[in-house]
Amino acid sequence: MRPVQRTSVSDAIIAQITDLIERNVLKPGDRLPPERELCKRFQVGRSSLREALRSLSMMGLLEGRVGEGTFVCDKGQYVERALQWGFLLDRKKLQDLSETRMMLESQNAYLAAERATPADLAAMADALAGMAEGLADAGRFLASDLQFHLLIARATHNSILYSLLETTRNYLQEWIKESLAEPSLAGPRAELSLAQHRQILAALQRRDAEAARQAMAAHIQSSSGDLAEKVRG
Amino acid sequence: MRPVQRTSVSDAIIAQITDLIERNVLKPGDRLPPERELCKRFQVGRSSLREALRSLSMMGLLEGRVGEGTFVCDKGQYVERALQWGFLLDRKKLQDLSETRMMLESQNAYLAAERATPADLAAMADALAGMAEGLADAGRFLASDLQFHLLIARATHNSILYSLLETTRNYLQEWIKESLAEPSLAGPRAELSLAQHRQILAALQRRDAEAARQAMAAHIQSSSGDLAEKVRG
DNA sequence: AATAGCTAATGGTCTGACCATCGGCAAATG
DNA sequence: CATTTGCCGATGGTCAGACCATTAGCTATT
Repeated sequence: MRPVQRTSVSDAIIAQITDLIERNVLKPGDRLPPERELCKRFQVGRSSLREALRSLSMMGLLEGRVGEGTFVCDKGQYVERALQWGFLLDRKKLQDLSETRMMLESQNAYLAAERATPADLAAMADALAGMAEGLADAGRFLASDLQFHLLIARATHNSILYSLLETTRNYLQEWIKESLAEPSLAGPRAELSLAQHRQILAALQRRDAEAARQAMAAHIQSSSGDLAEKVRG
Repeated sequence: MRPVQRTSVSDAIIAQITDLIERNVLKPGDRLPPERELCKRFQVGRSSLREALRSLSMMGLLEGRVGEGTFVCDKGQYVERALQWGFLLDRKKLQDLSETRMMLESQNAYLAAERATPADLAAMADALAGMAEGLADAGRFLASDLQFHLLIARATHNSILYSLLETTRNYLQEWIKESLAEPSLAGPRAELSLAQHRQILAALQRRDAEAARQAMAAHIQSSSGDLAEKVRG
């Protein structure tokens, strides 16, 4: 004899819905039937159904919008979301996070140098052009900057690394914005940043992984200098 | 003007409870008050409370037992939850995760070489001794192996990097176990693994960061060779 | 002393209701 | 005719109460 399997109603619903999403029957952006109809279909109470939907929302699979319905999320893949939980508990370590970001970015540059497709490189060049055009427009400059870094992460063709960088960036973005918002150094720093980005892209284009890593490390170190001060202060 | 903050009741409860666990007011193994009393304390309905508790259970922070109560999980239960979702890992994700782990481990070795305290190094030596003694005992060998890697991550004194490695290891542990369980190669591979660990520790002890990184990279690459095959097959 | 049975407590589930919000439609307005 | 305004239904979010299954602990019987 062995312990009988106790299957809760919510878990069963979660299993069914995740299965549907996994088999692509439910595609990202799709709208689920209303809760009250799902209750009838699953033959369960609304509490159990809602507990399941809530858990799926917490995992980043679904998103509920009042008055509209429940939708399948495209972002927040399972693993990535789970990795977030990992350091959700002991965050408030901005220094550690900053260091982790630097490590991620430089290593991403290394991998991207080996794997970037021509399309990846072209997109980076576009982002670089956007930065150049946005020298006078801080908002556009920052947006292009961010996009450039995300494109490098994407060029690694490693979804885990991409989402990790995305997550760390999200956590740090507020501080990055503040540190770049100081008007006194905005002009010169933007010029420097642009030059560093050009170096990185050049290294990627000639497939020099080690140079790409070092260029990225130098860039992050210089651009996050006062970020580190802010954190320590 | 900016969008007004919309905070759901469940999310507020989740935030409060996670905060309590974070501040160690609620320790692993502790029992929460009954749901009906929590409703009175939080001044919320039982549905909302249960949705919050369900989400926390799904994250592996809480565990509900019928007739007994709701308890705070230790982090060991977290692994179990993670493995429950292991089937969601497709082959590509597994490859990506493996690569991410390799990058984390080697970079951790680099940082640990610069930052490890004498106590850190002593603990690693202990773990290494445990591996040597466990050459005939696969379970003990693996446990000491895992501990060695976690000690390196701890020696970086970067909580984020430690959590990331811990999480990736948890996800990969199942596959690692399988790949090491094949009896035919168990003996020779364990010997090789032990030798590689000794190299890593030696590099750490003489503060040679670059050597530590390369030794770790070589170790992971060789030890995860058939893991990669398993994934591809 | 050991066991069977009872009782209260607790998580799990169901039901029905009410509220806030959103989308769309029709009437009123210029 | 174009625009705005107000209304209405649909929907997710929340609440309250009830019942069920399981568990622990106590009690009385053997």
